[in-house]
Amino acid sequence: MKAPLDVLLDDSGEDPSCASVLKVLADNTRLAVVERLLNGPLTVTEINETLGVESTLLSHHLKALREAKLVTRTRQGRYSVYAVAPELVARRKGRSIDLGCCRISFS
Amino acid sequence: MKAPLDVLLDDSGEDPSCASVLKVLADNTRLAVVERLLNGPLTVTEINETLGVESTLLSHHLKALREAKLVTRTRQGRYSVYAVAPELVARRKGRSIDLGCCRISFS
DNA sequence: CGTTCAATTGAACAGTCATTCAAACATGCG
DNA sequence: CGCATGTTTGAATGACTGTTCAATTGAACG
Repeated sequence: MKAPLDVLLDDSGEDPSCASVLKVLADNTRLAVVERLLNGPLTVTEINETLGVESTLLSHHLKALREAKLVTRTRQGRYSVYAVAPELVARRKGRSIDLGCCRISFS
Repeated sequence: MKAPLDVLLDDSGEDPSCASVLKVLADNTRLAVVERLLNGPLTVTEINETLGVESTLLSHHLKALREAKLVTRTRQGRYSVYAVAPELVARRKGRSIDLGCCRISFS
């Protein structure tokens, strides 16, 4: 059976459910990462300066966010730079992301 | 240890995290329930007319939504009437709920 | 009262998740 | 090259979740 958090990784072309995307966001660490990235791209180390979790754990969470297409990764030298996926950034309002099924705005 | 979905049930007076509320919402059935309730209060049977899940399963999901204070229940005769928690209904915009930590708008 | 309808509860199970550990990879520099 | 830094991966584990089943509650009605 398919794990919910893997939904966006499959190649079946299915439309991922709103709930499956929310599931990825519904985690304290991952939510904190996304909120920080709303202020601009950051390296893993920079993200962790304000989070302070085991770097290997953060990497797992970043992978989940990547697979859900919520963030993008670009490599720069030995650093990985993460950013909120550009197609999700809602226009006009600064701190909100558009998931298609729904939009989430942060205060 | 405390289960995340029970966070809002505790009596410790802790501020429930945004992620813990999102976790309750991050389920296809529960999300569908909330979306239907955004059009107005419904009985359990009415909710299930458009969902078609085992009534006992729906009851479990409704309990989770209640414990997260996302919906309210009022008993009318032998029916239970559910509604989106009034304090969550964002003013102005019709189909959106304000979780405090963030606001979710449906299309 | 006994029955029916509407909804809830608790226990149990299988599947999924977050976290940890050990190991590996990639890049830059001496 | 060899080493340090930054990041990722895979396996393992314990906890949590969604679902099902059997049993129960509460209210209306004959």
